[in-house]
Amino acid sequence: MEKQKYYITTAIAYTSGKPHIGNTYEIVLADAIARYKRQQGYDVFFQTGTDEHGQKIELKAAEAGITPKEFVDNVSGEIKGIWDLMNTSYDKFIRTTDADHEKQVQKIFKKMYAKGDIYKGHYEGMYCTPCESFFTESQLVDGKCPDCGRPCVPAKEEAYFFKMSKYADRLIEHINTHPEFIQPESRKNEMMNNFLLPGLQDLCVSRTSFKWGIPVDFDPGHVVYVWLDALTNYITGIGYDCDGESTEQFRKNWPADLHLIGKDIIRFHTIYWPIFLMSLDLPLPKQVFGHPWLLQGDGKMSKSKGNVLYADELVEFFGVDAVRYFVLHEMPFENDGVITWELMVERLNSELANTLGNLVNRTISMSNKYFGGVVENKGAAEPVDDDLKEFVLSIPAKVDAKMDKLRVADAITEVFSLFKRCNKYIDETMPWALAKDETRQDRLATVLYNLVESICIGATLLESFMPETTEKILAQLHAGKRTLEDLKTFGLYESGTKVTEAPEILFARLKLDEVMAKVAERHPQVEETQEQPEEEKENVIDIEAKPEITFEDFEKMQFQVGEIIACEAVKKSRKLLCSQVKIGSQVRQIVSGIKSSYSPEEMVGKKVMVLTNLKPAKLAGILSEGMILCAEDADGNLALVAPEKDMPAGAEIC
RNA sequence: GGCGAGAUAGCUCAGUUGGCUAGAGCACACGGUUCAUACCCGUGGUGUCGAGGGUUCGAAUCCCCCUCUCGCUACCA
Repeated sequence: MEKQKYYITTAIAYTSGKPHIGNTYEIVLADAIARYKRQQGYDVFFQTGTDEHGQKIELKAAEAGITPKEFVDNVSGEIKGIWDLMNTSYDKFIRTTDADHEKQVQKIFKKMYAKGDIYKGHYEGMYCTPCESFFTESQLVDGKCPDCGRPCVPAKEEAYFFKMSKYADRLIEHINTHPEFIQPESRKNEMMNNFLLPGLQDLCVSRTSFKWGIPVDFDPGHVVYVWLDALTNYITGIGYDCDGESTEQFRKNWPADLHLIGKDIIRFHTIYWPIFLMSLDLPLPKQVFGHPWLLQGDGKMSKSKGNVLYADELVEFFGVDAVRYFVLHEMPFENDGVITWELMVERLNSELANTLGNLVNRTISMSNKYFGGVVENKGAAEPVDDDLKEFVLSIPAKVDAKMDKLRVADAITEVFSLFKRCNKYIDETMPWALAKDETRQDRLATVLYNLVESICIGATLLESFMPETTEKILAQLHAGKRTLEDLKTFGLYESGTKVTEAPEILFARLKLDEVMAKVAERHPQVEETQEQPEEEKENVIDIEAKPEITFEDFEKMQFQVGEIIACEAVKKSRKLLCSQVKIGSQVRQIVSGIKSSYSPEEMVGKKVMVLTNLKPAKLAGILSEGMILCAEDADGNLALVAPEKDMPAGAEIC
């Protein structure tokens, strides 16, 4: 019988730095699904890898004083190391710097160009020559440059674009007729309402502003922009060739059964990627699942907050399988999950150590104590046994149903309900009481046999999620490996087998205060930074450089100190504040997008830097006569720029 | 501003097409037990099911309105 294929991918990780536990979650989730599919008998191909091009990497490498290639070699290696540490069973680790990938991307680009789907054009919209900036129609103010107020002319800078609109109708049709295509389903509406139905913009697929990318071979100076490069990994990795020389592996595996990605890149995978595939006349992936994020404490993990958790450190504290268990179990299907040290310890103790570890341990020690380790089914059954068996045998189907819907966390919960049932069975049968009664030895043996058998079934189901633990349990019981098919039968454990004499503790209980003390020792800044987010010395930001300007350009701008005398939130907007700013003897109204960082109350009384000769514009229907200047970090946090000494409102800044 | 999702026990959440005293896990308390990693088993909730109104014999579940939260998106001079 030929096995059915199953092709699963993760997003490829961007090699700009070490991935934190939130990034690591995705590969573990994919691994659990891949392992489960294998256990079900599918011929699984599981691909992951790294996305290694782009300006950010070019800059980081320059900073580090090494070549981009050296930089990505290091980071890609580090990422692969973490994937391996997490015991993930990927079949292929693709890198976008792999020669065959690069070559194929060039061919794909050329083919799309030849087909007319990619065309050479210019940035859409308007160009302001003095400002050397591009704007879309919607950004213009009264048809003029929003920065300097002068007329704009049609775009000039050349770039390659992909004709997204050409395939939009087909994609809408596909999404409507394949409700399972975008998961969770709520994401489908977002894509439809925000992008597809309003009309798709053509996508710029080349760049000239940096070099670290795959060159467009027929037009040097252009490199293929990230999404066409990155997304195609799913087909180049299994041997796609757009000239019809695709490998057997490709023909077998494509289309992918599941693209597992983060919810932040759903748009690229459910709009641009399908359209690229249509352009290549390839079938679309069967499903794209945008998983939620794993958050640390009260917010998204970020280096500047100093609350980043890394997989390798967690593994040091808790072990690989505990970390796998945690990320898989704590992540709901649609909402973001939360990870903290406290939660990790709590779960480890109550689920892994108490429910599971202790169950295995007590079962083995009773077998040793009462029968020298020999587990025998003496057939002394009682009604309560049927209840246990029925329950245990019902679990595989329940796990199956959950996994089918990618409800991995729920599947694990089902497995643990089996272990809990076993603990209850021990209380129901009270083996220690049977042991005291000479006439009940067969009954005692049967009870222990039922327990060992149940644990074997549970351990088998655990394999996708915690493969090492499964192995350890079966080894301690001297039991053989089973298939999911085997789990339909109760009693496959060979009667008369001797279990291990000295059961190893599967998961040691941890004391929260001790763990926290150790954590505090290693991360002394964690508690302090939560109180007052201080500037990190090494925290720098690189932004895209603007073209050089002349002193003449600079002189055109007039900056002055402004004092905020009143401020209120703009009702119709989520981000805008409307301030009355005293500049010299006049008071101006200025609207700014700083609500996320400042409340109206705290704005009042501040002296800030204002660009005063900016052409007034209407924002959310309110007139704004100038611009209050702010510094912005990578997370979008804003800080007003103010004179270092007290200066009168209206003082010129030059 | 547009579109969408949500508001249920101290915490995290389940509640299918409206139907018997609204559930689970964690935490907490008490009881039982001792094979085991001070573990396991059992018992325990007067919860305004966000507020208000409506449909119905009956609504957490359907309709209207309000408040708040979240996601995507636009704006963010």
